Amino acid sequence: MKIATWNVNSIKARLPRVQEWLGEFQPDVALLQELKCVEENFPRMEIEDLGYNIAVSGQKTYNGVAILSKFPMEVELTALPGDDGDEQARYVEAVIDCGERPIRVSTIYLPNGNPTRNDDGSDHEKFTYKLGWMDRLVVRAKELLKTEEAFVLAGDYNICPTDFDVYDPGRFADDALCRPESRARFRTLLNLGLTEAFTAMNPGVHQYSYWDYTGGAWQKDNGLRIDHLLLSPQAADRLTACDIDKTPRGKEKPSDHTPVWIELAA
DNA sequence: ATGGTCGCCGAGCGA
Repeated sequence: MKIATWNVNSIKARLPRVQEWLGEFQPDVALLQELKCVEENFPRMEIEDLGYNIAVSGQKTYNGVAILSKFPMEVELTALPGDDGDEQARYVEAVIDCGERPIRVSTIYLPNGNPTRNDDGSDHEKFTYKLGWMDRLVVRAKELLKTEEAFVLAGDYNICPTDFDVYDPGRFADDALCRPESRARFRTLLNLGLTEAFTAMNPGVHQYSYWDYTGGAWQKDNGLRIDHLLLSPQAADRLTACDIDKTPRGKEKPSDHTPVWIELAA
């Protein structure tokens, strides 16, 4: 069972890349972020033709997330609970009916959070929105852990867990992706008992999942590791592999992110 | 070098 996450940076602009990746890599479940389109404009036919069921939370211009599944699925949530006034499309949760042991998955587009400060030095609303969103994700993770079922919370977390995950830590010290407040909340998720798959399966390995479009960042490997898969204990028990697939980032008209995937034992 | 690049949509914002 292969589950992959990929921030595609516009499903419309990226459709050829996504189609070829789905065809070649053949994930059972693909969790997509930054669709940048409303649900009606999602290229449903083109993806269904490749054998996928689709669940979308869309938004005009910004955000937007989807779950693609070769197995039937039941959508559980199309927004992260905890703030009824939050209109941003950043979360979908579904249960994948993949046989005897179903698995719950969430596609996550965690807020970027920059800029962190206002001119007067106080916290910017974009940063406090990020931290509040992470607090809500902690609440959801706690609820799901009570079920003692296998689940995977995966997506663009917009968090570099440690300085090891940043090509130039000094330059990003005050960035929302690296701020202590952001990292503390990410550690809170792990301290609940969730396993971050890449580090668990590749200890000490330097690998990024995102490279800025500017300044030849890709060619210089000036990257960040901000796309993660977090597994419940019951999912982690089935984890057999995790890797970052750099191939799509090197193609024509790429996303600035590249897919990260896991393999779970049946 | 006070820049650079994308994608949204058709100016400037978000990343």
